This record gives sequence, C-alpha cells and structure tokens, in this order.
Amino acid sequence: MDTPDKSQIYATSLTKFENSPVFNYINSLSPIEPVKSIHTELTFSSVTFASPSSSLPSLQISSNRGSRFSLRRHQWTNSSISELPHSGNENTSEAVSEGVQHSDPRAECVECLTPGSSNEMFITEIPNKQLEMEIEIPKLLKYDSGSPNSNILLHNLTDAGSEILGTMTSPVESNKVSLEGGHLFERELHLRKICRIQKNEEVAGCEWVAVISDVADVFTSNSSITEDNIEEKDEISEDPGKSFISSVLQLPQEEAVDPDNEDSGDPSGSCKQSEMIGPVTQSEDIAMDETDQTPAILSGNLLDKLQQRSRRRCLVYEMAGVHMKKSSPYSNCSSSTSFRSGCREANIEKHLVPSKTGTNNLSSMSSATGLHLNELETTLNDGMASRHETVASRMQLTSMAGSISSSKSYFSFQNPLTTDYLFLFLFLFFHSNLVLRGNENTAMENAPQTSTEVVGYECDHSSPQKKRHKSEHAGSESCKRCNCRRSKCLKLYCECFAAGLYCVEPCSCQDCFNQLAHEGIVLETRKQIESRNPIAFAPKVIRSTKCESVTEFGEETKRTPSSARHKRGCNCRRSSCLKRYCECFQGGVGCSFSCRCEGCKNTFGRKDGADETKFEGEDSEAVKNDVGSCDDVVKQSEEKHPDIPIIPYEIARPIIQVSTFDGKLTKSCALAEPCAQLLGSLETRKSKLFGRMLQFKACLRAIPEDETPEILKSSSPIREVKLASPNSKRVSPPHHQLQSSAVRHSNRKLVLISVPPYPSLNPL
DNA sequence: GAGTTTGAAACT
DNA sequence: CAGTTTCAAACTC
Repeated sequence: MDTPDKSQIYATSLTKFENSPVFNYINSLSPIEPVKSIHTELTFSSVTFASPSSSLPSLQISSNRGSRFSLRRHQWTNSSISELPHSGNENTSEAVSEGVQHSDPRAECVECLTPGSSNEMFITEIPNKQLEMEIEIPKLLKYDSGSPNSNILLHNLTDAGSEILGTMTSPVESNKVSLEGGHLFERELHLRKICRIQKNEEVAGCEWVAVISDVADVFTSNSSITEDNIEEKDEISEDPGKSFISSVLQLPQEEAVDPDNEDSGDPSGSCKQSEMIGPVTQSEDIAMDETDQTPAILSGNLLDKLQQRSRRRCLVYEMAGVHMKKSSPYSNCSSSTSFRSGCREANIEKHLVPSKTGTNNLSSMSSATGLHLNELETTLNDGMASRHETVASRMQLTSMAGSISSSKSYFSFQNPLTTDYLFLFLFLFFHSNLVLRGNENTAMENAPQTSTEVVGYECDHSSPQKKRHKSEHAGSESCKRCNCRRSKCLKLYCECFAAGLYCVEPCSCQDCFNQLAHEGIVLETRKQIESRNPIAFAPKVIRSTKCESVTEFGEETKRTPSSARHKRGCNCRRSSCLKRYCECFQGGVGCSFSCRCEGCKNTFGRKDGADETKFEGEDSEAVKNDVGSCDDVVKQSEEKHPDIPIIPYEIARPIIQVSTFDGKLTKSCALAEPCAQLLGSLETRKSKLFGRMLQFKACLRAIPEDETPEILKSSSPIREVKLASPNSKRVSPPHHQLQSSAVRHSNRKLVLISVPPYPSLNPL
C-alpha cells in the first residue's frame, strides 16, 4: 500500500472527538489561543474480524485482541469552533465538509466508512493554525474486553447524540448538549463505519484486516504522513460537501429508507447499505433504553487520563477496598489502594459497560468519579506545591499557557484545554445529578470543624503568618501542614498524620516519615495507633443534624437531636476553653459532659449546661452554620477575589473527601485553590459556570449530612449503640468519664460505621 | 522570629 | 488509671 492510499484512508477515517460539540465547547471556552491542530488518535482495539465462512469475514466488536483501528485527524481552529455548533443545523454545515476522490480499490472500501455518501469525507477544515497539541481519545473499547455490551453501548450513545444534535438550534444550545451528546455520535459514526466495513467485505471482499492493520501502522508510526494529510485535507476541503453532523443525523433514516444512498458514488457497489441495516438497527433497538451513558463515557475518558498522572497525598483507607468490593462487581478497584495496584482497566470497564439501570450507571460513575477526582485533587495540589517527584508528567496548572506538547502526551495538563476539560467535568458531574450524595453525609460529619475551612483561597502553605490567618478563619484541618521536629510526623501530634494526610511541601517538618515514600511505615504506625485507640483518626468533632436520615441499608433512623460535640471532650485548665488550645473551641463546638475542663467559658456552649439554650439550638444552628457559612464563604471569597470564581463549598467538598484514612475530609483547600486558579484563568465561562454551581450548591444543601454513629454524635453520657457496617469496626467509646466504665464493663461492642472514602454507590 | 503557653498525645 | 513527659500548635511579644 502506498502512501497516498493510506492518506486517503486516513482522511476518510476521520476522528470523532474533534467533531464533537464537546470539544467545540471546550475550545470555545478557552481563553488561551485556540488550538490549531488536534492530533486525535482513536483506537478501536477491540475490533476484530472473524470470518464464519472464511471468505466473507464478519465484523465483531468483542475483544481486545483484534486489529487496531486507528483514526487520526487534524485541524481544529476557531472556525470549526464557531461553525460546528451550527453544523447540527444542516443549513450551515456545508462549509465543514468536503469530498474526497477515491481511486484505489481499497479506497472504495474506505468510502463505506462514511455515513453520507461514498464520496463524503468528514474532514473539517480549520484554517488557522496557531497551536498544536495532541489528544488521545481514550481507548475506551480497548478496555472493554469481552464486553458483550460494547456495541450496544455505542449505538445507545449515538442515538442520544443524534437526537441531541437534531435538536440543536443555536451555538449555545449545542454547547450545552454537547456535554451530553458529544461522544455519542462519535461512536455512532465509528460503529456505522465498522458495520459498513463488514458489509463491504462481504460484497467486495476487501482485505480489511490488512487495510486496518496498515492504517494503524501508518497512523501510529508515521507522523509525516499525518502532516501530509493536513495539507491534503486543506486542499480537499475546498470542496464543501455534506456536513459531518448532518450526515450523522441523516444516517439512521438513510439506512432504513434508502440503503443505497451511501453507494451513490460507488460504482462497484461494494458498500451495500442494505446489508447492514439489520445489525445496526438491532443494536440500536437493544440500546434504546440506555441513552444516558454520556457522563460515564465522558468522565471515563477524562478520568482515565487523570488517573494515569495522578498521585496520592492522602493515606490509604484500609477498609475502602473491602467496602468497594462489596458494592459492585466493577468497583473492586475503586478504593484508593486500587490506584497503586493498577486497576485502571477495571475502572475503565466500569465506565464502558452499560448497566441495566441508570442507577447503576450512576453508581458506577460516582464511584469512579470520586476516585479520579481524588486523583485530580491530589495532582492539582502537587502541581502547586510538589513534594513527590515520582511522576514524570505533572499537571501544571500554573503554566496553562505553557508549551503544548508535540509528543504524545495524552491529555497533557500543560494544555489549557485539559484544564478546561477538567473543570467541565467537575461541572458536568454535579450538573448531572451525579452528586456524591451518599458521601456527602459522611463528608459533613467528617469535615473537620467548621465549614469555612474549605475556602481554598485562604490557604497559603508558605507563610506561618498566613498559617495563622488560616487558622483564624476556621478550624481548618483542611490545609494541614505541620512543623514537627521530633515525632517524624508519625504521631498524632502531627496534624497531617492525624488528619490522614501525607506531609507536603508547605510542611516544615523535620525527618518526616509521613510521606508516600514511607507509606509502609506510615501505615504500620497508623495501625499501632489505632490498636490503642480505634477512633484515634476519627474526626474530633462530630456533627449531627436533626434531619431524618436514611441509612445505607435504607432504614430510616430516628431523629437524633444530638449536638455537635468533640468526640472526646477537652481537658482545658487555663484557657477556659476560650482559645484554640481547646479542641472544642477550635472545632467550633461547645463543651459537653465529656469534657473535663475547668472554668469552662466556651462560647459555643459550656459543659455545665449554663448555656443550655444555646445547646438546644445548636443542632439546627450547627447545620445552618455548616450550610450558611458556605454561602458566606463563597460571598466573602468572591468579594475578595472578584475575578476568581470560587468553587462552592459543596462542590469542592465531595472532591476532597474521596481519599483518606477513614473517609475523613482531607485537603479541602488543596483542591479548591488550584481549581480556583483554574477557574480564574478561564474567565470567559466564569459567570456561567459559577452561576450554575451555585444552583448545585443549593441542591446539595438538601442532602442530609450526618450518618455519624450515635456513640460519636452523642454528648450524653450513655447512649445506645446500634451500628453495623460491612466494614464494622470496633471502637472505643468516647473518652467519657461516666460512660467509659459502664460501657467497658459490659460486653457490648461498639461499632463505628466505616465511612466510605469515596462517593457512595447509591446515587441518591 | 523567638519565646512562652497550652493541652493533647504518649509514655511510665 | 493517674501522673509525667513529650510534643507541636497556639499564642505573645
């Protein structure tokens, strides 16, 4: 096969992603220079060609052992950005299409790939070349080995995408829907291509295996051809044809009504559309009920890439793995530990395999999202202040306008588009009701102290003064940093360690062992400490609500008018519980009978009950504060940084909660800050996105926030404990003077519900 | 920034 | 379990 043929094949095998409104949207939002050329590689690694009759091979989308079907595409510019949204409207889409003449028999086969007519080439011409980047379309199918649903998923997605595109009437709308349907019609296109390939083979007997293989070789190894094709397509694009999107939209009807439509330009008749109607429509029918796969796919693409480049700061929650294993057959890699053990493919598969219900899908999504967001958060943080230097490709948020890699740095975070994408994902995630509701409960209770701590902008890791500033604004355990000298950061003296975090750059600790490099030591030490005090790493302040909550087992619990209290109580003697020496005060909660403080004057509530009225109101007030302070925080921060949109509390929070020892909230600011910077750099979408996020926030507020074990919630001396968990964990009762003996002398086992470190698999 | 105070954590 | 020591954060100057 000579190069021109390959070029044509290549040109014909146009990409999906760049045509998708998703990318339009992202690109249009970028304040940076638009991307000139996106080097997209699409891999259909699971496409195999099996020949029942040896002579007439049939196509299967089944396993990962097949030929690689690589598609690449270039050229992406402002013009496409502005035009593609319109391209959903067939009247305006002609400019982005073109025709390609084929002269080679193989090229005829290639023609069958095109949805419209055989002469149509869906190559969008993009005149302005300013930047260049590469983006790999995640190899979704590659990870879907053996999934019988893979083809179903494709059709399912494409149906949705077509429908979405068909309703687009404006760029704005198209931008919106692109978030949902962007990938859908891309897969539609490719699946149809594959089907046509199959049919074409049956008629013309093209050597598709060889062709595909060659194409793969060409596209994956010979960049020069790619470059040539750019020029080639520039010329070809002079001849406008049917638009890509319109062709896609028409395809279903065309296939059903006019099977020969696509063969108009093919004298050989090698692409009998009628022969593929069956399989296609069948698949579409099967997939009819599963049209809402977009978030999973979208996130899967993105998250997969994030995952590859992410690192953890948070320590490992040992129970997570067990917990997740029980929750889903696909979730066995959803614990934080899974990232170390390389369960990427399983994770991907989780996105790929459509579940029978949207619920399941959402669950899967949530779980995986939490995972990846954790990774994102970690990586973001590391991008700001990195201590762990183990990963080569680092996310560099601060260099958004930095160099665009010309190599295959897939989804390099040096690319502004990527950051856009990341944020879009966050946005999408919450917008799609994929709220981490289940985890939100635990998040709130595990959230250290007051809600204001999540304001990332207040967190500056560099200055002790600002450290104090931070602490003045909240009981912030969110931005942990320590100055340990002798404890090696392996004792609870160390705030980082106590919070379940690895020490990071801003820490001023000496001889620190609380690092990923010493993970074994850290975990060992942690075990020891937990053996002494099982709730040593539990949040010090337990918050609660009066809201009725539903347990993870669906049981409705009784109202628990317990107050937010320090889990163990303070022992202050001189500070009168009026300074942050007092953990109760620091946590913004009143002292209780658990406290052994002297001369308590805690303004949040005194243990002697003198301030009982305040205590009673505290239940609701605490909740209000948690929620209301969020508003305040957002407002204040917005005022402080008028040009930088703030990630609302509830949005940042679930992201942060995803990976800790005990599901404990970690590093709130760590994500909020880089995300804020990210947002700040993307001012063009600030108002839009931020406005939406505030809506999400309001939505999230309705989420009950407390599933705290009663024993931890309670400030009363004795309280029944009725807790159970798949990960049941024995705990000691709160260090209460009255209670301790009573409980200890009984054989009652106190069980602490293990807080899932990741978003609950229960969608709501 | 150095020194002091404070109370939790750790130890005996 | 109580007393003591160690430790690091909070605080003051």
